[in-house]
Amino acid sequence: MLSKKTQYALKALGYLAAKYGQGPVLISEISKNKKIPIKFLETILLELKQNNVLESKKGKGGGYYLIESPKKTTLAQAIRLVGGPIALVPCVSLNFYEKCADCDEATCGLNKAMLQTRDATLKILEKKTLAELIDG
Amino acid sequence: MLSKKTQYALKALGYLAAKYGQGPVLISEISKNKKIPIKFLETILLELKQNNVLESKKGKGGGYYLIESPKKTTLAQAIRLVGGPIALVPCVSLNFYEKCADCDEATCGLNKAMLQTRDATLKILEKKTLAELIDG
DNA sequence: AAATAAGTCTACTTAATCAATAGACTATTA
DNA sequence: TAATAGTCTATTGATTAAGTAGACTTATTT
Repeated sequence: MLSKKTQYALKALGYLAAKYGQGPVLISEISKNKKIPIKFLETILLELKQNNVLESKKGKGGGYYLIESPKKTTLAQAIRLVGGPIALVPCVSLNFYEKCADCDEATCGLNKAMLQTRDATLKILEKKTLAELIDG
Repeated sequence: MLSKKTQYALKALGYLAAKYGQGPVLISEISKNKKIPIKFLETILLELKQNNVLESKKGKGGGYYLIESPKKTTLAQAIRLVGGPIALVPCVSLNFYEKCADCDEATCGLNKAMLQTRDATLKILEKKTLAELIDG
């Protein structure tokens, strides 16, 4: 299961994708429409900005907006940006890899099974983009 | 990512699968070989027993063992038994479903994408059994 | 140009859940 | 009855989620 933080990030990105090219969007607007605790959302959006996915404008008329077209960011990228591993276990994670304490990966049955599911998941998440998060 | 508890459960079940039919296996043996904190492992095995996957024997010569052939339990079943949802978000979970606060599932883009990944994952995890967790 | 309103940004605090540990208790076998 | 091994309860520590307070920045209005 994705963390709440990652789930909120995807929802917010979907909302911003729908408003792409229409100028800055208020945090409060996203929070209200997507039912995300506003202070939690602030930190998430800030992190996405620091990862060069979003840009922000301060002061009156400000807000957050996508830097690039929603089609240019895949769901796999978005999930990883906010710190969410996609694999079910660390020993098959591409971006958050950790070796198991107990096993030799060449012979580990669990490793093999989890590798397959990771590949199946990635195949989907690397094709879909933020544009697909737009409701309709 | 699966919780530590779920990961440990799968490793322990794999170990017991390899020893199926050979009588009770000590908690301490599993703990040592699979590098699982023994007290944490105790609670996990107990839970698996209460879910009718394992049986135990107390006293000297005691331990835990699989009730049925490893081939009869799928990885999907095993993961769910110890409380691990397989889906990435609650609104597409079969066994731990929760409705989103903000969206209409019929039109939600995120829901659609996550449904597809869940199906791809389940397709694999429902075919593989504990027997596939045996190293070799 | 000063005041004010409308925004984001930063730091800190609290609450909840997950992971790990400790120790007493019960059942079984030799 | 002594030793072994699972069972149960309680506590601690770590991480994640959420909430609070206030500083800082920009645009508008007068």
